[in-house]
Amino acid sequence: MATDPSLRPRAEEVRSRVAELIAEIAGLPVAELTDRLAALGGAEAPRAETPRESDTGLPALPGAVAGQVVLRLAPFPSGALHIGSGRMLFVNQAYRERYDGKLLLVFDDTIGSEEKRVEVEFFDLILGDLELAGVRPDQVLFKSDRIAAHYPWARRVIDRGAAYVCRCAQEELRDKRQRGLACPERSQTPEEAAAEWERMLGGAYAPGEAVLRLKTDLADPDPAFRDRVLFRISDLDHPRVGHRYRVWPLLEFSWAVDDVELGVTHVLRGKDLVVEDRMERYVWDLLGIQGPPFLHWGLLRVREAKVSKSKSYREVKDGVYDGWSDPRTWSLRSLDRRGISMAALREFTLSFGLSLADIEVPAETLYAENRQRIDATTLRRSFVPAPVRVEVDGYPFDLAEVQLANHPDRAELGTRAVPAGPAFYLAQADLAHHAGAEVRLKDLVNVRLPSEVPEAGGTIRAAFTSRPNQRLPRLQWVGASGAVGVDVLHPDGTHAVGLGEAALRRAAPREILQFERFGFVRVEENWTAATEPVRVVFAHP
RNA sequence: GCUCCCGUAGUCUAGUCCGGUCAAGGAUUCGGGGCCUUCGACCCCGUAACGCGGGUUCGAAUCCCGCCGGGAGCACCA
Repeated sequence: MATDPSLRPRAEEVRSRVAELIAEIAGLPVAELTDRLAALGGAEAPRAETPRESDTGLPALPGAVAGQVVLRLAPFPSGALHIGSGRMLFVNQAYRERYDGKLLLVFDDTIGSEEKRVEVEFFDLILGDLELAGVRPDQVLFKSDRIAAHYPWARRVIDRGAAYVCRCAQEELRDKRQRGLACPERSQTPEEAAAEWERMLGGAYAPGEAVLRLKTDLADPDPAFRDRVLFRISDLDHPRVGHRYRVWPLLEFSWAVDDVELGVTHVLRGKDLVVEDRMERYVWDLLGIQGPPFLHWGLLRVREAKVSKSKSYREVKDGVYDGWSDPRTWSLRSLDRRGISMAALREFTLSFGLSLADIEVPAETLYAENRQRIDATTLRRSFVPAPVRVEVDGYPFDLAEVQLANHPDRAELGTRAVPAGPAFYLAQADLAHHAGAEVRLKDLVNVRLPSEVPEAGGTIRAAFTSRPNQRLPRLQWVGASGAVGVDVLHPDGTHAVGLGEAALRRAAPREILQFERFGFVRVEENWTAATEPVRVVFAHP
């Protein structure tokens, strides 16, 4: 009916006829269907298997030509990239790959403010984050190197009669803007404005005394858009360029300039920056420039991660957090520390597409993605939190040591020798839960537990019952011989201590392991083999 | 308050531009079952959604209007 209008008036008839046919077809055997389909010249219907590859979810970039796309990342250097701000990395990187484009890293280090200061240590920190995420920019630029290039643009706007030097006090400016009133300076001729601008550049004004403002419609429904400030004066010491400049562009104008000067073809950024689109476009329209299109995405929050950049900043500075890789920051590097791969994080992030909706996702979705990637290659080890020593009466002599598989499904990962009974450590919680019952020590033997269970650190006696595997509750154990202390750092910053099997002494720093019935962990990078406790970070169940 | 944006299962998302192939696909979670000596993996099965109300149309998740709900922004910060 979509293609043949003559059928439309007979829609009911068509509908019932289609229903009949469907009923008929549904009753036919598959072989018959295949034959008939072939007779009609139809292709064999392949089972639609949606590829798991991510980028397919992203829309095409408007007007993008492979090999000619230029994108840019513009982080403000005020802290490590976290799970939310990492989105810009992966989205830009995905498009760059898709179009074989260029990616510029442009540090947005204009002078900032007293509250929002540029700090030099963050340049390297962010560079490190990019490296970790597998994003290698084609070029690294600093806004602070490009300030002088912005001045001619100011003149172009001024010469169009579209900007003026305003000397209102900040409060006054804000108040007038709110009420849609003009400042006296707004009527400056281009010549007067240019002269004032030169005075401003020449140092005639102190910080706060004068700004360059764009002329927009003072009746604009969005008060924030009315005569926005383009340049202001600041005496703050910049960590890279010191006091070389006093007149600094504000973000929107600086991008109106640089998106054009750097040849950026598509601007991909978070939707917190949508008003900036409007400003950039306004400037471009004014100068008759066709600027790049903008694409945005909404806020991404991970439910478990209460990411406050300023809080992280404070806690890291004050030493409350263990640096920027503290799991509580949910920074990229903290996820890496936990054993969550950047590939998983990328997949996770890109799965949200470019939706403008603000979303909150449970971390479990990320964990599932990561688990899929690491499960097959991760060695299994035994760990017991809050252990109680269990002496087993009647334990078989020949089972002082057993060979256990490193992975239940993958023999190629080998086995390891594990010291076993007659003395073990078991988790206090497990024992309490099964007090008085017969249980199976996983992969080993069956024992009967006493009905009284002490606190962690205590000792009890249990009785050997039999060897064959039975349908009994399975408990994780660590042989007392060779047991090694283990310290697990959890994502909330707390530590769990317990004992692990002897093989953990030979663990490699950064190795990812699965503590059976406990979860995936990663050995700390700075843990030295053979020191105790073995220090690991919890990834996820 | 003003400006902009967004409403598809518990969660996230595809589909919306350009109405029919959508009795709505995928992921994750949850429930049931199977299997392996993990609470992990894998396999099978299942629950579950177009915010509400009108309109246009033979036909609406898709177009129009209204409402309701949610979010973000509103700096001489970025």
